[in-house]
Amino acid sequence: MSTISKALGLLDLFSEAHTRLGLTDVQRLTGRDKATVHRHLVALEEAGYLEQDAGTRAYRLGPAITRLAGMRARTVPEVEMVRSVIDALSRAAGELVHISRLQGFDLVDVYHAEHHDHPVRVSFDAYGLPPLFATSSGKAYLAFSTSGLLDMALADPRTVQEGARRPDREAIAGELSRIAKRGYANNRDTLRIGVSSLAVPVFDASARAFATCSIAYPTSRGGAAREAELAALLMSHGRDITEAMGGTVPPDVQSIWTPETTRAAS
Amino acid sequence: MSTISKALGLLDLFSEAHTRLGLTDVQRLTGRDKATVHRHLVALEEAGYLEQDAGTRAYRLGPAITRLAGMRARTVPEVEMVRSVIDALSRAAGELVHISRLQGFDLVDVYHAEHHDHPVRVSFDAYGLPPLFATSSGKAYLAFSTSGLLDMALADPRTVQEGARRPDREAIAGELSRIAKRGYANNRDTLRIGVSSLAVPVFDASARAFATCSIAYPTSRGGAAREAELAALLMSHGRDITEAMGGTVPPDVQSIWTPETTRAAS
DNA sequence: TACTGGTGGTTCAAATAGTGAACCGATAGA
DNA sequence: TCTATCGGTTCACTATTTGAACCACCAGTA
Repeated sequence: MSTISKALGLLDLFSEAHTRLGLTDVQRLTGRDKATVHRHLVALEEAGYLEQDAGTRAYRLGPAITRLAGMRARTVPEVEMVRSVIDALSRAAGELVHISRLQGFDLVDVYHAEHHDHPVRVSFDAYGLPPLFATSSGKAYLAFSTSGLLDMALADPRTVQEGARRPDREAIAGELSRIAKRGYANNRDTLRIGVSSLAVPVFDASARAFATCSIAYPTSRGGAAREAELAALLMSHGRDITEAMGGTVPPDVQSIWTPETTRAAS
Repeated sequence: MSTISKALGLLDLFSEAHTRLGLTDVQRLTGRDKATVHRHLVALEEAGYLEQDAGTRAYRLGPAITRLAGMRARTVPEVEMVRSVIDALSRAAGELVHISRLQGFDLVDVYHAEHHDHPVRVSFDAYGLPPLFATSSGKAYLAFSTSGLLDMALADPRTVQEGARRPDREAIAGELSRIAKRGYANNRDTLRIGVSSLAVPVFDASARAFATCSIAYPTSRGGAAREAELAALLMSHGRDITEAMGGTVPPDVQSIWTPETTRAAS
């Protein structure tokens, strides 16, 4: 393992739980020698990636990180920011993955990626946009937003005129609350026969949902086990996606998405 | 020089001018061996600090930076974020430096630092808050905001009642536009006899002024040369301060603040 | 088609830079 | 005062990093 990787690994030790770490803390967490750790910490501090509290001598994340993040935000188009993580998810799932963003009352595609694992693939094309509560993405979005949004979507003129039968507000609200508890939304043949999908919300810097990430797959490939597998994949990538777009996952959602068996490398 | 520093130094090569760098670009910019550079780039990429475009094979800043920046924002209180850079400025200037933030129509102190270089120091205490256009901080703020704010400050009831004579709007507006061109605001004995000050605005993520940074010093120590020196110091730290608070300096201001003699290490 | 100059990336002996056991000094309780 | 921490430093040893040379690939071009 290169010294660079070792040093950069130290930055990952900092979390909401460990906002400040002393030399010995880091030494214990990594199991490396104190002298080594110290030299790494000093190098990181000199470059501004850490800063040391003058009083307690504990280290915390430094200003250079903020500086670079601004540079990246200015420099790398949003679409490219999510690309790598979406590509990884698509590769892991072997299915079509896409990121959509709310514009007005429609979720529009920002980026999508597909991986050629299976002969039969779901083809994604921008057919007339369905109402929010009819897609897994839309439901994921609504379930993690204020309930006022659902009413606004229901009141949307296109929704009202389109279908002959009125959507049942109570039924939808019930489903949304189940989705919020479970951590992801699903759809099974409701929009297109033979197509199922799963979705999770993406949060912005204020921890509010502003986009969604979804996996679409042929229903023929989707037993209950497969759905569980894909949902787990989606949720485990949820945080990465949100953070790649500069957002932050609200703690309650985070705890749903993160399996209990999560622990810092001892 | 540690390998860690060398590797981290590569990240600083990325800028608005160089958003993507290929292996040979980096090799040329650093003058180091290609093999070395390559290993560093790979290490940074593995840790997510860089990512490689699949097509062009060029490197750009990676998602880990955004992730860490979010962590820092959540983890380190705002006051601590600016501390290090303000302390550095105060040390370099040898004078009292403070950061203020607009609350209503008042600029209130967020953090200040003083360095004990001179026997006579300006003592800062929260005397009754003066109107915006009477302080260097306030003028710096107004000069880089929309002109509507000046009118609102002039209309503020406390301003109107307080002084016997009305402030001259035209004169103030003229001074503000000079400040905007010059890059910093100053004050000389106008608020307190014997106290001069200089100030620059601090910008938020949307490149709008939301705070100010000022240096206060005894007029007795402030010849024209001294003022020029302190102003240069203030402007050269302006970007750091803004970026430490997660903001971004608008390009026009940046070009005023940055001396012509700025160039990437050849 | 073969040549040229430009990429990004790899190899391996040589040497430099990283490592860690032991040590230091300061601080805080017992 | 003694002990247990803490952060930080030293220096012999060795493992990691280094760089000249080398490959493979691509685009233009003669």
